[in-house]
Amino acid sequence: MLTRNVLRNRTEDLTEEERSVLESAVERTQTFAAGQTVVHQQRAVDTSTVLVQGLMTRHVHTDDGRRHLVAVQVPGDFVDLHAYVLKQLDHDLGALTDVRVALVPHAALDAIQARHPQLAKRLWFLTLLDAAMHRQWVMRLASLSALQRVAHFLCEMNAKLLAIGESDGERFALPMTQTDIGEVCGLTNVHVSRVLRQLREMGLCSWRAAQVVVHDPVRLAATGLFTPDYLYLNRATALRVAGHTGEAHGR
Amino acid sequence: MLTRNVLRNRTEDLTEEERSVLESAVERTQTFAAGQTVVHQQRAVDTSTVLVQGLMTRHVHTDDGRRHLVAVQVPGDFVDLHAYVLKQLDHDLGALTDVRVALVPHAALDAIQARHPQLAKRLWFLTLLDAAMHRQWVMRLASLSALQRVAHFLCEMNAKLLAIGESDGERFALPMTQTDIGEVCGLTNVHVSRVLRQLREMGLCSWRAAQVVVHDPVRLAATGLFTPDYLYLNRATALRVAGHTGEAHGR
DNA sequence: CGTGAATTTGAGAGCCATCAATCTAAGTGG
DNA sequence: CCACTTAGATTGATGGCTCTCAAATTCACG
Repeated sequence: MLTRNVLRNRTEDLTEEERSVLESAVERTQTFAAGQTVVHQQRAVDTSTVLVQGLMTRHVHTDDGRRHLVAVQVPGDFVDLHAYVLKQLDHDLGALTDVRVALVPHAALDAIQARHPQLAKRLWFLTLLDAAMHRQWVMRLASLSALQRVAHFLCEMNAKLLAIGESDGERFALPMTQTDIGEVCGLTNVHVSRVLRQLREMGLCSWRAAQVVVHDPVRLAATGLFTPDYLYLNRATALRVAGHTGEAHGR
Repeated sequence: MLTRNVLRNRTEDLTEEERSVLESAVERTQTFAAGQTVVHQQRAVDTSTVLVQGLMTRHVHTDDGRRHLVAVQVPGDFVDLHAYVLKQLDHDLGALTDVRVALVPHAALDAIQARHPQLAKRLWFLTLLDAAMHRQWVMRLASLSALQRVAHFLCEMNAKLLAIGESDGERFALPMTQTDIGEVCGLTNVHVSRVLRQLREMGLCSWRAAQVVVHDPVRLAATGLFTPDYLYLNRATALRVAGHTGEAHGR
């Protein structure tokens, strides 16, 4: 099922009927190779994209040619749903790995908007999750040190992948280069390398062959000042994340 | 009319009927004094807030007590509309000046969602504008220098205030302290002071008594790598902003 | 005119960028 | 199977941007 991971383990799940409506809104699927740009900024679009498999980036370019990521998308993310409403993107969509996506024509979304207000509200929710993550990224860049930023990002990816069953809470695949991490955290690849070494030497986590192993989830979260509230996970999943971040008894 | 500035001068305006539906969704108005916290993070909410007059902040707290802004709201902004969908806020809402707000119960929004799908989509649009601005803030923090960040922020406020008729493109009120600016740009108040002096000495803009005067809009925008696309202004307003940023002939 | 908040200025330190070289790993072709 | 290539990771040295701490000054306001 292509939309299996959409809203999976968030505060409120889709009903079976809603999920089947969404599933039938998919027109077709498509694959892209790692490194390809899937949608270009400013291109008028009439279709939105659900990420089915692989990782994607949303990134902007500065005038001097540098790139910066504003989001890393995982399977189940409706990566450019906001383009349905905004009519154009203010950033690029890229494939971080080989990816498989499901394409949903905006006409089908119009029908949902007109006939399934509750589902439409769930889609709205999806785009607001994005916004909540953006806010956390703003906080991360504005108030955290390099070490904290990287720790925070790793915790975030761990939690998001946990929600879709692609992390067990202590080990997950993260096929990004250190330059990519730098573009997430506003750091150079050189400094990312130093920070990762420091995290390793602190016994918090290690990173080899695109595999992250979190040795001390609690201290890693504490280092990155990470709390998963902004991901709006359901209770059970939040507790699983919290169990790995030392907040099992809080809230 | 309380909702006069909502979506004013954005790409697609509200129809008269839509605006009157929205207007009648307002339950009552309320005022807050400068410095007050209007809504606390994590508080469950059943009402959303349209800013009618004054400026508000959306800010998060870090564990060590520091504060950081994730948005500055101007009249016409539906400042916590996302709480209608998310059910709780992941940040605080504060009054930067004395403010007047209109309160819209979520029950009224439910009715709009169910019976006015087009208006619901326009509300969705509003929350996506927020997200687009968040992305720009991420870019600003990650890739710009202190000087560029402040210049970018000033251009953004100028454009937003222009859209609601509170700036003429070269002069506008900005009742924030330099500490506030620092919390927007991820800088200390000390460094903000130095940057403002530099902008003044470069002849780009000056800042006295909470009044910003932009002496050279084109170079200020160039300095901050500012382009107003992400504000999704309508053509006429975009041209007015562009006329002040040297892009009148582009696009 | 006094008081506190906000701004300005200075000196020193630290974090991270930059530049550059080395090293590793994975692929490619002979 | 090995030289060659290339992308990515690592390490070192240096410098600059911004923070921190501290004091002086200006401003807003009662």
